[in-house]
Amino acid sequence: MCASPPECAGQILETVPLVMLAIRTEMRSHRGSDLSVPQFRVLVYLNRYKGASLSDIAEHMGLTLPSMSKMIDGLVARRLVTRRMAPGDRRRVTLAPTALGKTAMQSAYKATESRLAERLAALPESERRIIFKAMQVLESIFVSGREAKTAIGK
Amino acid sequence: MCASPPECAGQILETVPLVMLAIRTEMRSHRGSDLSVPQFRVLVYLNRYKGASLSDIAEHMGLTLPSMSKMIDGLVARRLVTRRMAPGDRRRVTLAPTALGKTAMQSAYKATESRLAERLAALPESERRIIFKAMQVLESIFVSGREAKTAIGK
DNA sequence: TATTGTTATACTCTATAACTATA
DNA sequence: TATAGTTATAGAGTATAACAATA
Repeated sequence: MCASPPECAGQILETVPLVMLAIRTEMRSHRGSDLSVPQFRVLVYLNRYKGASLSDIAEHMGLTLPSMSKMIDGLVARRLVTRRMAPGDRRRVTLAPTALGKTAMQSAYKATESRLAERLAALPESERRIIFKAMQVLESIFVSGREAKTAIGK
Repeated sequence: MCASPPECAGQILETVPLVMLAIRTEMRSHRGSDLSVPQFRVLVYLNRYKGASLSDIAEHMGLTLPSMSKMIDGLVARRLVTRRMAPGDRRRVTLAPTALGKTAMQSAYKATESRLAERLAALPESERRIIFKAMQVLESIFVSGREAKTAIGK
């Protein structure tokens, strides 16, 4: 009953795609604000970090600039995000969620959270605490980009 | 410091996509057996459940039959999977990994596992145990399809 | 008629390469 | 010359709708 790094990695490799599938399914099946997980994550980020540039969000998401640019195209076309020239540096772009984007994000968040919560409610509190703690630890070692810098700055 | 179902769900929603990104990046950057995460999961499943049909694997992956059919097309084209008519029911299809498919899967698994293990090695054993346990619990509540039936059969 | 799978079509996600505009 | 972003192109992942073959 040990948990060596490789054993732990193997268990993560088995479980995380399963949970990810559930998240994707819930998020996409939510009629009214049908967002993909990447779209949702972009909106959350832009809501948290005002005035983010394309490079900022691309780094956060772990995507290339062209991929990110195209994703933003879609969000702009759906009126969920605005894209403006940055004051002071005309190469840069300033991204922000619209009011519609914020409500879509919140709606998707609540719906997905509550679906996941239903499953978690079947567990004893002790096991939920283990999951909660595990997620915090995982976040700390898998985080990248702006959050990491922000955390250092705290 | 409680962990209500919604709080726990929120933390999962924040962390799991991050870990998934790391897994995808490691898996895809592994030259020699460049597999996507879905492709990898299909190979693992077919290796575990001999003689699986398209419906079996589609249910396991949480995908529609057309999506699965197309994914298998790609794996067959790359000589990683064989697709034969099932004996006894000519509508069904019997899928199996080729020798090449098995080595690609094992190679991708080892490479990804060891990259994740590197990150996990930075943690104290106690935290790895929490992660390990959390993954087991999550797997139990997010599992679906054939594994669930198998587990019941145990 | 119900089940298993494929084909047609379309949209999102993602990448690399080549390009434009600004600094 | 270096940086920020876009356009062009391509392939994988996913879905729905329509279809074919078998049971």
